[in-house]
Amino acid sequence: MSKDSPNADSRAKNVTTPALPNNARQRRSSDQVTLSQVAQAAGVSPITASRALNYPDKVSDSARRSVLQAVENLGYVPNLVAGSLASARSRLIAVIVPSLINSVFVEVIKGLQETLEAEGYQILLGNTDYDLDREYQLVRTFLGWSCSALVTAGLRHNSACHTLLANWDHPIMEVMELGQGMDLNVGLDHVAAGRCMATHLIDQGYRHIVYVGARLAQDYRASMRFDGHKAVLKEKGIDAPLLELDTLGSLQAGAEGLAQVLAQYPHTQAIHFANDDLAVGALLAAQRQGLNVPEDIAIAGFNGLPLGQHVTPQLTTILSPREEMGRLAAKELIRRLGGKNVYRRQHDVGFTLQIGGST
Amino acid sequence: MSKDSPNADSRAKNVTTPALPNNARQRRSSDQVTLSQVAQAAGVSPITASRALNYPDKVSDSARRSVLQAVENLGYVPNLVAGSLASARSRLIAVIVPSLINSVFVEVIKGLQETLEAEGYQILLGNTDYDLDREYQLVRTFLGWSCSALVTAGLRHNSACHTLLANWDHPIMEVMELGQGMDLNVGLDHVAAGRCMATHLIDQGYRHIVYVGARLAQDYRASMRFDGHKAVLKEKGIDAPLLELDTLGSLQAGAEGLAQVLAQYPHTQAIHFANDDLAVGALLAAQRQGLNVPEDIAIAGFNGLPLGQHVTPQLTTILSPREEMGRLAAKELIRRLGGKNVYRRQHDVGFTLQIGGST
DNA sequence: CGCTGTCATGATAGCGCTACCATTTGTTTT
DNA sequence: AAAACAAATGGTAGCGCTATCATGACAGCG
Repeated sequence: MSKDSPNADSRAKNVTTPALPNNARQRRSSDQVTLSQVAQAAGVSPITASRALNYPDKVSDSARRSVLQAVENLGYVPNLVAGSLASARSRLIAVIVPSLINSVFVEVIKGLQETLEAEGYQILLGNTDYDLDREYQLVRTFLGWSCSALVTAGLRHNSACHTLLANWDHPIMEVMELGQGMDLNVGLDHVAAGRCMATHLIDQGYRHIVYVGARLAQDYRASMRFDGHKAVLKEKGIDAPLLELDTLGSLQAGAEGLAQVLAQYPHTQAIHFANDDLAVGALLAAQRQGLNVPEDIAIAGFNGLPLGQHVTPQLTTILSPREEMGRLAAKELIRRLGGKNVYRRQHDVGFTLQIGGST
Repeated sequence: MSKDSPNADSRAKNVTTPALPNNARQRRSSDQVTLSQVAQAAGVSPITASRALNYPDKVSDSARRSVLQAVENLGYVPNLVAGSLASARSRLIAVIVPSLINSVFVEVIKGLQETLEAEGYQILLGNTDYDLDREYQLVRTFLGWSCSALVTAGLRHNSACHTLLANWDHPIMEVMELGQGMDLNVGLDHVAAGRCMATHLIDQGYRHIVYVGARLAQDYRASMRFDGHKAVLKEKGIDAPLLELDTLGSLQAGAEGLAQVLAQYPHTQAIHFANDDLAVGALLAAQRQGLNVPEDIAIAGFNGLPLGQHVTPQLTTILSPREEMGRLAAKELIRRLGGKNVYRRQHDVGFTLQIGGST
């Protein structure tokens, strides 16, 4: 709007040394209410106003009241960027996930978010699309925001990312899978989950079992489950064929997976899908084709999505506590950020075999 | 780690005036590589280093090369907080949604995210849990981060929030519903969507139609659809009963909704559900009870989730372009942030009636 | 009555970066 | 050849806040 007449100075005595500080530099105005203005209105110093807002019990009642009143009157909105720069703390938590399509990650985010937001932290969200180089870029950016902590899905990172994180002195939380991480870790044992389901299928009497996954190079946790699955079958002397789909996991992909399995392995008795989306897609497709589940073909999934519990027959699956994982990760981070000791760096959230009518 | 011997100064001549600037103030060290160090290593001034990174074509090739080399060698990570404070720009986009459980919002976020991240923007995510006061708090926080723009779901805000946003001079994007917003708006007409489905149901010959929604005071867009639905039925002289569930929309809630409708309105021929989760839950529950869909009871939903397209019979629903909505919103924001004119502030993404076998 | 300790407050000096202007150098114009 | 201009670079001064230290006021203590 109106920038107060800049001639006020130019009319002043001409100075020979141009470096003198009395030339009126134009600066972005930003006409925003600042803490100093609040302090002035409240009749205290800026630093007291700052304390009144950030450490309310470090100032007297009267000072606190008049500052809060001034904040109200002036409509002051704290500049968190300036505050973060000055204090080198930001109350931002970086959250990096490989996908937002897969509802699994969204549920983890949900758990994180509800717990962190209650403590006044904000989530800075990044999506790698299963690309570790992209992850590195995101980490770099997020470190630049001096995040208070970083949450990332998985234990695998590229070497640049690893170096960057190793030298970072804030909490790092790796979620989803269990293992030796960089710092904190909350997850479950995917190999064991694969073993668990394979064991169940064998117990049910199935011998011709195909594992179907989608993009296993990316979704390496699904391939860890396959490892567990394969190990069990091998112990029993059973062959463990793998069918890898090139599309991302979805109901549609599950239907295609079923078709391919039936074409390539006609004797198949059971299909162990890498996740529930695929499994339900296959189950519904099987029914559309007039196949009986589990008599003609048994189907198992992974995750325990609500969807699988509502189809008939109910889907046999492994329930992973996703929101719980997010909540626990958030709690551990908060504990750490509060300066508390961590008793355990690794937390196994476990999983539950949920036997439905589909196997 | 090692803070260079602080006695260097204390050994110096004792000064009588303690306010002299040569007393060695301890300051947080933060031992991080700064742009000045990069500049020094590259043999240029800090400001040139800054330009080399932010406006590469404003510096000479040689300067740019040596700066980039120094960045690489020193492992420099730009401090975005400092940069944002100095420039009053942040490349952060605040995104506020009412829920993360409802996959609809997640898909919008997905669309926003993929488009914004490609342009170098980061998403700051907030969840209101359908609470407008919470929305106000989040907006306040996000303004404090000097976000480049703000995206929020819906056109309704409390008055404090409205005031805050009205005085904010950055783009504001309201998504999901169409209407007179504060600034930019991308959405669809929910009343029209409700009309559309009601018309379809009547065309199919149904006369006893119940609308079932969950928490309509919160999910007011669902109640706008009911308004459209009711208007159509009223025009035909048909009664339009409403059943409101107290739980959030889910497959489980849909099953309960079906039970309640059958109990309260035994003559019901068709149920118009507020969303697909409810509708599919009801559809699957009906089948478990041996009811035929649509002969015994017709079922319709809203959203066009993949799920509804994979059940048998296929769910009649209204397809809303959710990711598309996010992408379009992001594109419009980017256009605006790039200083381009906006031709239209309102964008109708429309909807599609998808007729399945369930009606 | 001085000494020490706590409490509330303030003065000062940055946090690391970029906007603003000024300067230098090289290139074009008349 | 002087003037006019553009391109590249640098000096300075903040952005708005908070960490650090200093100070004054007042209580408790021997």
